[in-house]
Amino acid sequence: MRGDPAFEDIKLPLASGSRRIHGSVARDLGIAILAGRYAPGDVLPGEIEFSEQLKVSRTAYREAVRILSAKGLVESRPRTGTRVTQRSRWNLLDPDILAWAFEAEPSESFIRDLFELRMIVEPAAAALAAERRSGLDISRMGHALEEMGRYGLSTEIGRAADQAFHNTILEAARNGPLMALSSSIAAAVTWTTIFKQRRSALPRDPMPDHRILYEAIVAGDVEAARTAMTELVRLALADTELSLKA
Amino acid sequence: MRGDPAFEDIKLPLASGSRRIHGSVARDLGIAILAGRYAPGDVLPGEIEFSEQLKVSRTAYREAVRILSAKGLVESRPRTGTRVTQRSRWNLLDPDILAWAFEAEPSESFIRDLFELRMIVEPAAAALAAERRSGLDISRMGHALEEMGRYGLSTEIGRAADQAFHNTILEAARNGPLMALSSSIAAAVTWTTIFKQRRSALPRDPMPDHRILYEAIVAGDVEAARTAMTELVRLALADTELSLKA
DNA sequence: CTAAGTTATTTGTATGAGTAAAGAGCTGAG
DNA sequence: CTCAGCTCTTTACTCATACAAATAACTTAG
Repeated sequence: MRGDPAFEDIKLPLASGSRRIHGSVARDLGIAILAGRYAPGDVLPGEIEFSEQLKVSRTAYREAVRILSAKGLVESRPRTGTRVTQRSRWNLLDPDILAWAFEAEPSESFIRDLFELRMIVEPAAAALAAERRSGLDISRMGHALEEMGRYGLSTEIGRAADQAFHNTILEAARNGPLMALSSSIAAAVTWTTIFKQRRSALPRDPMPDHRILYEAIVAGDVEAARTAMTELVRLALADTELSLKA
Repeated sequence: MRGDPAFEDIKLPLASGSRRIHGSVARDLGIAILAGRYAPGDVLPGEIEFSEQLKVSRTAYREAVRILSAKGLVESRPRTGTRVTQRSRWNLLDPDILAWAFEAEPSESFIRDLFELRMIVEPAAAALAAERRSGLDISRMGHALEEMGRYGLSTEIGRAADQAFHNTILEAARNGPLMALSSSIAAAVTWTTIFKQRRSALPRDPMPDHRILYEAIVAGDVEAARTAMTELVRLALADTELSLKA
């Protein structure tokens, strides 16, 4: 894939994120857990031993474990040590966890589950947005759409515009928790998009569907917005499935 | 605080969980942030000064900050210090954050947003459950329903059965991320239930609606399950609004 | 006035010593 | 033999201290 002009400029969204040690260790361990290298119930090596293995201080290692623990991946107690918790207790919608999951080659069923959730949430969000959008929302969406059309999804700018478009819809829905949820998923979707692009050229022009959605929200047509977004997610799923089989 | 009679019999769902210092500090600061005592953009005092104020070591304080940072509440950088992030970056669906939010007297609009989200997600989850439930799911739900009827929602056992009932529905939907989402919300709902009970006796018998939902899922009737759950959430919202005004 | 370099402040990392919790195993009474 | 209660030992937890790295603000050369 080297030199393929379509990917050269991809900046991994929140990839290695913090260059701080505790952040990197948390990320590495998080990926390892999500990849199944440490299974639920497994006990990690003791603090001293493990931090020496990782060539970091106990301080940094412990802070990393606190991060993982805050996301529900592990649980530490004196005497028992630090063990990986049951999958049902993981905060699967945490943005970091989603990012780590996609770094760890997510299972097909996990991707399917995410799309199922998108299919539930995003059309409803679009419907709310159609009801509540302000003039500012509309102008932002319009601008994003224009940039998206001009640069296409194969460029960094185009993808940023796409995200801005969807983000504005969420903001227009005026619901904090809903926004937190969808933007977590959106981050994951970005990853699937990158996946798609890795395997095959983008198989479809996404602009017409985006425009239909935009018009519906501008018109304040709740049901049209809902169906338009449904269609958008459906197509995204179809594309993703295609590229997963490729 | 041991022995405060107001709290003695309430088992805080996953409340102060760890009595470890870093956990308590994270919880206290988290509540303070969600209550608005530290606003987005505010810079916390320096590590040394603040940890002295709180009478804990810098180590413990830093681990607390890592927890908050993992949940998106704060962000630390050398030289600039640790500052509260914009609300849009908070992981509002994190179970701890929801619990803290309800400890901090949540705004009415926040509760409304949560119910709006429930209204979107839970009927869909019930529909999926009707499609995918196994015999084991059905027998679990039946058992929970029976206990719920026997003990009522005013007892600890009854509330546990209620949670088990809803939890089984989620499991039956066979979707990890959806389950993570809904069980986060469920925790919050528990808090609102406690709120309700504090202010007024439960104003309605919840059993008939639960039974309708149960029957729909047993029958595998997707649409009936969806509408039954919609009704259940709608009633819960009505009850909550009533008690908020009381 | 601009740009490059310097400084000072704050978080980040490291290390070692000591504390507290919690399961394992032992002990003794029944 | 069984089991309650105690001791023991392992492990994470807390603390104090020192030093490193990063970066915003300042300073100075051009």
